[in-house]
Amino acid sequence: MSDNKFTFENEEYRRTYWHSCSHILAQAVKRLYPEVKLAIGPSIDEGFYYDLDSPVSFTPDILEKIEGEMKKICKEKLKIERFELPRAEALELMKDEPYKVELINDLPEGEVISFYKQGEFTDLCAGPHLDSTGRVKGNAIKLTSATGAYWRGDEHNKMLQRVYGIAFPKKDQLDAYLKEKEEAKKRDHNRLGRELEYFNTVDVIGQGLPILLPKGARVIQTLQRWVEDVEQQHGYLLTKTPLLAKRELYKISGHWDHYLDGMFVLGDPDDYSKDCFALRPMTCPFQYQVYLNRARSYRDLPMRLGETSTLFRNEDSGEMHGLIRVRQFTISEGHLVLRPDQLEEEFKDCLDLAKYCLDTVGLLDKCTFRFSQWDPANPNNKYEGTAEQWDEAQRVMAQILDDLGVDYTVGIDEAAFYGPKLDIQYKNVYGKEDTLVTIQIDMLLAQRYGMVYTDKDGEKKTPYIIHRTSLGCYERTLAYLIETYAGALPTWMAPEQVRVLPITDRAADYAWDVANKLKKKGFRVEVDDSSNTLRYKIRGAQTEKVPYMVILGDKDMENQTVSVRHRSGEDLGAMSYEAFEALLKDVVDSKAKK
RNA sequence: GCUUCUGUGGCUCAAUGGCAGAGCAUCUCACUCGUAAUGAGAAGGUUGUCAGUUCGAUUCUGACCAGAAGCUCCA
Repeated sequence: MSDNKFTFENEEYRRTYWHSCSHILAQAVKRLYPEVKLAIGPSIDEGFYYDLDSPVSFTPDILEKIEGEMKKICKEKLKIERFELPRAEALELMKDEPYKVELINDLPEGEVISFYKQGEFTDLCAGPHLDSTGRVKGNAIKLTSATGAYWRGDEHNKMLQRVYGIAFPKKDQLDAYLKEKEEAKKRDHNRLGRELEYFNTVDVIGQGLPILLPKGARVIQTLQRWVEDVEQQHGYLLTKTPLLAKRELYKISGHWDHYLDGMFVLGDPDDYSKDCFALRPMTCPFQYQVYLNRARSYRDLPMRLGETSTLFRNEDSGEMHGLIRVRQFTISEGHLVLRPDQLEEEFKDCLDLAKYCLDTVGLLDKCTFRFSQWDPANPNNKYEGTAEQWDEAQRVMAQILDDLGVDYTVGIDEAAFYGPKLDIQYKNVYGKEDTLVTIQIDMLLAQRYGMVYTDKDGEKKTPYIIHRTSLGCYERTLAYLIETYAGALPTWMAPEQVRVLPITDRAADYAWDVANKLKKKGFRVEVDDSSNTLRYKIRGAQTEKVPYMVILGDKDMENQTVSVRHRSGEDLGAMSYEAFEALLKDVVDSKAKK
């Protein structure tokens, strides 16, 4: 959402406006359904919500009714007044609102307990707020959805109903916002990717197990080959390790204790009289076996191992989302085994590599960086290692990030169980953020695996490990590429780069000649020799986002030329076959966004 | 896993407690064409699955499966 779409340029004002909207929402609900209990109602980045404990479920009809009541409240121009109460009186005032009582009881001793009152409605709230409900433009409010949300964000608590809304000072701004949201949905990879036949899902295969159709598979293959080559240039050694292992391996790694629920287990995990296997949810312990193949010297380090690695994670059923969150995926995985003195330089190269990959595919501009740390307050069952080890790992990582000038936010309790991470984050068309690429420092696991090297001084020492990816999971990356380019992928990675369109049957043989010559050069080419009109053929190629169309008629045959058109609508005119092939090669080699 | 919603041909959508319909796509024939929908015809369905209610269920009920948004989770 660009800033100029908001008239309230000032974020604080915008937040206040939306916060007051959430109170108006609660007031409207209370008027219509007095039995509803109130939880919390803040502003968010785009709009506001209120969490409600309600016996009725908020269907679209009911949301409309509530919107109507909100309009009335705005028209009533109710004065919004703040007041404070001592704890006992505050509890008395809110005695019919159990969630508010809980909030008050959790406020520390001596904290000011403030309320905001508008007309007959009073809410426990720290504020701030507008001075009157009349400040809010009633017909520029839209309640966008009603969903579930756990009380206090804890899945062990009751699930409340959350009503989301958005509001603007002017009706046309609301309309523009809603229209923009509609447009964004048209780029949704989960819709576009199916429409364009990149992937599909099938009931009998199961949730989170997408089928990559020929086009999607081709894009991913192109990316994988390229990433493997780039990694080779960065000194990575390619490995191919098994997709499953006995439970004993995961016991060493700690995954059996930390991650059993997330694994697909083959066999009875509790029956030790028989082998029990599990599909791998990560590559680490497998790739470590490469290091452990023989005794290592300090001269072997850094050892950079890369693998195009397929992983399996038994995500909860509600977590799957298109290609972004799946149960089986393939990642550009890698582990670096290092001496401590090599940490900074190698970390820097990992970051450079990731940035290079993301920039080349065109995603870097919209990425943000998150320094994911452990939570010292979290009980020890989530994280391995001591506080000293964590402090050290995070200190080193912070130092490196600062030295590299990385602009990052800090994510507490976002670390891996074995170490802090630099996560490179990306937002989908709905604004939901996921990790695209991660680089992690691990000072713990090498010891668990007995990984050592003999140093110059003859001493056996424990190396550091960096876990990293250069382009993330290919499925997720493909999803973001589809959304970013609205399906029109850059030519070098497009599944179909050229479509040859003969206008008449007389040109069909010539068309196949041209197509076959291009195919032999490694370009991805299709021929549309259907009996449709040229206009129709072009429309087909454009809706399928094919970068180049080669149009062949009698004239082209006679002159041995090809008439070329780009999907953008640009007409490149007639040229020799050789000229077109050279043009295509240039575009693909340069990996230009065109 | 939780809340709410959804499931009718490959896709987009109608309809109904009593014979399931259209457009696009597909196939056949005709057309051989220069920039966003050429004409005619054909084929395509156990209405997600399994139970229940009913004389009769695609429609009502339940369970399951799958899809969507959000929550929670995400080594």
